[in-house]
Amino acid sequence: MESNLILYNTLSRKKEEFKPLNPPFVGLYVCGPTVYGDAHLGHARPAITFDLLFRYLKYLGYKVRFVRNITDVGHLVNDADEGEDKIAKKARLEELEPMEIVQYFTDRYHKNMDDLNTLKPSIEPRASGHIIEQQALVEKILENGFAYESDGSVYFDVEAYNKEFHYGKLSGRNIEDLQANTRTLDGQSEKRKPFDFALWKKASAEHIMRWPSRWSDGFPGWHLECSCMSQKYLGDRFDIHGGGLDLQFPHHECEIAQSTAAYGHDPVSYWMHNNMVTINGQKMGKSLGNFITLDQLFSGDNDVLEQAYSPMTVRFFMLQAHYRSPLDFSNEALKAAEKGYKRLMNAVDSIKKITASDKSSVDVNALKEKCFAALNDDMNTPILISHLFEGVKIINTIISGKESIDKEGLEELTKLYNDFAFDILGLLPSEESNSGNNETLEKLVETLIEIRKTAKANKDWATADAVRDKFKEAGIEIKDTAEGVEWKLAN
RNA sequence: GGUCUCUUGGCCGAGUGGCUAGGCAGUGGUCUGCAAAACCAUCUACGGCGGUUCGAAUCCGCCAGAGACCUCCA
Repeated sequence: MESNLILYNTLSRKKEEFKPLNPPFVGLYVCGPTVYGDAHLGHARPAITFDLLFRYLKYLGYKVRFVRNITDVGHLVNDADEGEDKIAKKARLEELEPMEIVQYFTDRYHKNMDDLNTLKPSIEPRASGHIIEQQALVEKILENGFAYESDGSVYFDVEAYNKEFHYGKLSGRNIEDLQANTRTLDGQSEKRKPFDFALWKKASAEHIMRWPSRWSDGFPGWHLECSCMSQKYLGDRFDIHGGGLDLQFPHHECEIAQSTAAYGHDPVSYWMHNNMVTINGQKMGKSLGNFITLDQLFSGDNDVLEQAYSPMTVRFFMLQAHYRSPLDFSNEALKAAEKGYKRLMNAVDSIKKITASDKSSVDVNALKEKCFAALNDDMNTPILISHLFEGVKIINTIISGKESIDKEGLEELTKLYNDFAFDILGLLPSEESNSGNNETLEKLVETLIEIRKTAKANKDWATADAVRDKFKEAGIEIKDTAEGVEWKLAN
């Protein structure tokens, strides 16, 4: 497993060589969605980032267990809603069972993820299915003296914890900073300190998502499920924990505290955070109401969208930026990505057309090395893609006859694009294809192309161009190349 | 207010103390009956002001602007 993979660890704020605890096994946990609404462009970022990581680790030969949770218990909403459970609120508004909401949006989330060609996690646990485990974790933290009960709720005692460990190590904070800057929230009076957070919360009368416990009828705290389910499926020490940058504090900080309070040591070796997607320079977010859902993006059904963008365009767009950089949405940027993606896919497709020569004038191996180097450097996909475009130029030059490639090189080239573009970056071949998914259409087009050929032979350019123009109107593109006529469905 | 990050050419987006990132768009060619595709060439850069250095867009300081977190959030 000599991969030389370097990953940026939020915990150390440095790039570090990746060394799994128990090679060849790798435990990967990523914070999944709260299923109370449709996934938006922002949700695609972690999904694609950690799908890439999952794919690359597997490519390198690791046996990866990838756990991504579904949050279906809900968390507190903002002050206007008086601390009501998000999912419960939505349920009441629509007069549905909470679990109907959860099912509906979970299904839609899965559909979006499939469209983006992300691999399914090994395990996708639900918070609601782990209430007992979460209660047990609360007990353990209580036993260890890092929590206290207050009027049916249980709170994490940050001050007590901070005497033995460092609360704030992940996000670079200290308890003094927090002291001054914590806002007044519902239930504050029950807490000893404003920065204490709930492990178990007593449900108010109107709160419909609730479970019995020895403290109260209530629901688990907002950070507990991840500590609990990561431990259950990956152990109390595991390799990588991922999520959005906005979860770094307080969510991941609390997770570390809870796990450490329960098991006495740090749970995670490498913390990874993807940056945000912005729109007009501002974070795309539910609460800001400036988000574009993935369904809208794929259908073009949103006022800010000038057109629809395919899932692969979106995926390519995201991969063209480094995962730790903010990425700004704009129609211009998406359109540029769409064209770039097509250019890449056209070239990959045309590798098939290359015939091998006796000797090679191109160095595929050097290109491959550069691709690995880029990926190993904290998954630098923009650099990787720039190398793939270098290869595009090579491919096209070979086809035009200015360069040549031998049999071995051609095999290597084919494998290179298969591995990097499809297996690792998770791109799909362009949907455009003339490989007959409709035999009737294919016959029809071929017939008309034959007629056009005759017209061309007779130098009847008007007829030839008319056929091509009409085809274009119908969404079929014709190209006259040295090898003959090519056609494909444009979409 | 506290903590942190960022500021690159028309747009997006990498990167490094001295050597062309890449994509999209533009311009000029080649090829083609024309078109498309492709190839070749080419134009726009490193927020401002100081400092360190033989040399800084890259390191340091100040200023300006933007953003993230501090509250559910990917």
